[in-house]
Amino acid sequence: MSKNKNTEQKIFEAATELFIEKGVDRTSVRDIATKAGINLALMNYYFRSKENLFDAIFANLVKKNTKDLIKIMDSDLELNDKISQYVSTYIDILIENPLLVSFFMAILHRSREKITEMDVIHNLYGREKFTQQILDEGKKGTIKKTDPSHFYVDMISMITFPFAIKPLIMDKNELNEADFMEFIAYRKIHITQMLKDSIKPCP
Amino acid sequence: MSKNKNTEQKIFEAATELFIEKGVDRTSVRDIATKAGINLALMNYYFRSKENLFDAIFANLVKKNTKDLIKIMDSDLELNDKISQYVSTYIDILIENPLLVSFFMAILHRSREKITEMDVIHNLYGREKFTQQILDEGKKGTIKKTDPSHFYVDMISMITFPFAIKPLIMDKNELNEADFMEFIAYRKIHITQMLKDSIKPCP
DNA sequence: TATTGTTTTAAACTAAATTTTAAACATAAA
DNA sequence: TTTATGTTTAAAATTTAGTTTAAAACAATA
Repeated sequence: MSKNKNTEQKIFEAATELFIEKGVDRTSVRDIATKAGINLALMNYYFRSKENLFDAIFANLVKKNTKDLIKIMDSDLELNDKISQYVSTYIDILIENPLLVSFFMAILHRSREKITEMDVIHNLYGREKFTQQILDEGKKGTIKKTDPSHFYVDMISMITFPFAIKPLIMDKNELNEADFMEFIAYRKIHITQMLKDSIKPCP
Repeated sequence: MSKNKNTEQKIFEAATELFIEKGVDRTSVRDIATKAGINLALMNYYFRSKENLFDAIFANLVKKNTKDLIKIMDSDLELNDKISQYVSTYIDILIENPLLVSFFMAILHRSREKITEMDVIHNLYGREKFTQQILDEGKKGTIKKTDPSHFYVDMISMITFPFAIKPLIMDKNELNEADFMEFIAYRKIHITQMLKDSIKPCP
């Protein structure tokens, strides 16, 4: 019962890193066992199969990385502040783990079915309260009448997509790692500005 | 010499469809052979290996799907028209083949190295003439001073990303295939508007 | 018709991955 | 101490996938 949690955790963590770095299908159970420093069969003892292990890991990644964002979306913040905080926090999360978007996109292609089954959607996409806020303020006239679903898509597109095409951006603009981080840092201001401008009430 | 091109083509087309639909690593050579209605060994006869076949297919997909976009970017169109046409044409291409973005993202995760080696970048991302145009007009004051690399990223993010998360959008908003197409059609206008607004000269 | 080159087929080979089984080990409860 | 339970290891079985081989079928032409 002492080493139990330990080994399970070691497998979980090793697999998480490898899946994100190399992709699920290009990571073998042997890779995982080696990296975790455990015997091959232990993966099967703790998780029933590779696919099962992956499900657990994926669910955990979603939960872990959306927690703060959900809190912001569901908060009582004023709309403008909510947008600023959301953009900034989301980008910070992705700076911490730059492969996350790319990995997530790959999974979305690998197993579309799974994702709609899981509660991923409700974590990642279109929180009720935020949607209401946009509709309400549109009615009141404090912002332009705006379709929340498009606003949401605009927002996460501009935040996340650059991470997915990071190698292209770096290569094209001849950026090193530090330059790219600067590029991303600038986007915090840039995206926030653009989003706010897009809903400014008509003159 | 008669059936030659035929078989090669059949393999190429079957593999293209399967790769896009299921992903490269989840498509076996046997799948390809079955779908193409040919013998297993023929894949190796015509293309030397699976990876080789994939390289050919990927290069072809990039070339085929960026041709029209490059033409627009390198044209003498006035900036505003160029943006409209680019957005509209790009979205039309993706409507034709909605899995393309998702597939491309998966490849970008699967084999980052390959993509920077190939000339993909120069096709897909940041054409010289367009960049110059933004800089020039910024100087002249016909548009706000704008960083072309960010403008470019904004543009392709908002155009392509929704296709990558298509299952999420459909599920969350309870859209069927037709609804989604309507959603996308609206984005043509919406994105164009947003981009133009973002570079409008300051009042 | 004989020769040559190309295309196709079926079967075999190789390597590697996943999964299963059973035995060894350790710990703690009876 | 013995028994039971959970954990770990080692080895073997099974499955899957990519590639190769060798021979047959076919087509063209000399």
